[in-house]
Amino acid sequence: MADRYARVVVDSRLPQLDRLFEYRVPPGVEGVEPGVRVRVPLRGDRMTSGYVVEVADARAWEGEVADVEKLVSPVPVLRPEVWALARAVADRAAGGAADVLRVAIPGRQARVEKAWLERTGSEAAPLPPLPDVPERAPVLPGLVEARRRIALECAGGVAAVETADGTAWIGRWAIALAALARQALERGEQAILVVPDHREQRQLRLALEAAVGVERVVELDARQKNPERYRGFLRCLDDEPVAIIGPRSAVYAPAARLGLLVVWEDGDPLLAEPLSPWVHARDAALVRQGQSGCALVIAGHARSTDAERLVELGHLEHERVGTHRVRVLPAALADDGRRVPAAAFAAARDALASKPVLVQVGRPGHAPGLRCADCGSRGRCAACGGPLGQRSRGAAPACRLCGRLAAGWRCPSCDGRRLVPVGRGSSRIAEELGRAIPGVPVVVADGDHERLAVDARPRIVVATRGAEPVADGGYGAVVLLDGDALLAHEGLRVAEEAVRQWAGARALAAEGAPVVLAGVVGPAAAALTGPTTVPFAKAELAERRQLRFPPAVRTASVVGTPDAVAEALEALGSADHLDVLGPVPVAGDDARPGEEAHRAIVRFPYNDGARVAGVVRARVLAAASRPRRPGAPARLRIRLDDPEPFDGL
DNA sequence: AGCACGCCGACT
DNA sequence: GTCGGCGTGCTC
Repeated sequence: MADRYARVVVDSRLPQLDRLFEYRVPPGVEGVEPGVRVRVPLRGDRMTSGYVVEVADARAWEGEVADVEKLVSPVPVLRPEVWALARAVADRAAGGAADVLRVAIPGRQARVEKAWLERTGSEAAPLPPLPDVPERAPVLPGLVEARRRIALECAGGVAAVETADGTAWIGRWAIALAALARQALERGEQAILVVPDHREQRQLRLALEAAVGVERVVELDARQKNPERYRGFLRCLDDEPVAIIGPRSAVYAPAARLGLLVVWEDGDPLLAEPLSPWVHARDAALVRQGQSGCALVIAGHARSTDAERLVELGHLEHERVGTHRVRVLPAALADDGRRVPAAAFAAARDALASKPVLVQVGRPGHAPGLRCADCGSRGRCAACGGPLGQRSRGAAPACRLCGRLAAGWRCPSCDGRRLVPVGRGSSRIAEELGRAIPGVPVVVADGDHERLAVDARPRIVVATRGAEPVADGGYGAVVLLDGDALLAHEGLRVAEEAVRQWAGARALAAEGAPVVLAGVVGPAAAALTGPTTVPFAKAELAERRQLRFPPAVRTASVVGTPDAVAEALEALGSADHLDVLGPVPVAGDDARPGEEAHRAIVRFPYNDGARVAGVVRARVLAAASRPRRPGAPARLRIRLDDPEPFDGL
């Protein structure tokens, strides 16, 4: 029989290796098919792992061809559509496809794989039919069938769902999204629903289990250990009509008949991959929708400027579901510097007669800062200069940057020894509220004290932003503190992010409950008091358009040796629609005397994205094959759509 | 990355 | 005459 040849994408971060390599499939190696993992030699006898992308009967490579060393696993974990997606996403981000695949495909677990292979081999139990669900008002009927693409603003509110262990309360958004997922499953298609983190994933899982049945929900939780992740991943390969939920990497789940792709809370920074090439799940979803033609829902309690741009462009249609009547009351801060305005106290006291009350705060711990009791100068870490803080009342002061305890602290300016707290963290606010409203239990929910849900009994729940538990029946009042400090930060997305976080807390209020927004006025406050956040997003976007800031434009940050940066900028050429900020010297890990790094920011319109990505990628490639000292960073690093340079603006 | 190939200075 | 400097190029 004639030889077969496998084209393989190798698992390497090197830009020079970001293409397909051809290998002969030797007679002794069985099971080499598209999608499987293999080990192949690269440069002599050094072995690399990779995925087979295609198999052919004839060779296309003219040079020498090595043999596939062995089959790692017979499971075709890289589906053709996921390969196409990874390639397109990497190209758009000027990065490597292997870097995207590392996020898309979990590590192999031999035991899990064996169990899965045996299960599919033998019984392959058919899925039970979709459960009957109690009549609710239909949510956007026909959305999946019509392959609509929408930006969805979900009104807040909580609702009860029946679970195996009784009744659970979850956000109504989850119930709406689960109903949309069911549309896909009814057509025999899959739905992928991407959420920022496990808190939302839990709510969505409960809603989906009620809407489509436990057997048809597949979780790809990043918090799960690898065996669990791999088990969920393999279930996607079964090609059954299931709903797949997971964190940002779930956007790459191997669904062959994808009917619906949902991104929930697309403004959440957690949806941006923190690894090269730093792709945002929203962007990956847009690429995937373009390739598969599935229905697309970009949803949140608040409209992101990114989603609004797509609406104004006509790529997405605006939709809104649900109604949630709450009273948002802006309240001025008291002159005495207390964080809790009188109006908030009044609302909380009334509500606490029958329901829990949510207090959203900015920072965890007792005191975010400390100062010298004698001279008032700021307490700093003797070792690293970071700010000192206190995690709980009476706790030893510790550096918030490096974590070192500041035992035996002496004030460098006055030799004082006593530190007093500056500002109020969650536990200090909780204490003060507990004293002010005696007899009511107070609980804290923050990064250290995770709490997903609270029951309906009256209590005060002090939570940091994003860590708010869902209350059974909803909160009787919601108090949003520290908004003034939040908005005082300079940053491109500060107001947008504030509105998103407030809207998230507002959504947890019971129907008709008061929501007190303390110490904030202006457009961000108006966004929350109004019936919809869309006008706010529109106004933000208009302003960014005028300033040529993201997401009105795309950006490329170009960092490296001065010559490499200059060459990259020259290769990009000059045009009216391109504008280059810099290059400027940057301090950093790679700053060396006499050889500092430069950075430039290039702003370009979306329709020039493919060209810009291609040009800068070619420059990275050229720079990579030039010599540099061992251990030194690459001569040229590119990051597309990096929000960081604009954070301080 | 890592390693081989390739063309110019000081050495047994 | 040669040993070896590291600039350049390549990995099926």
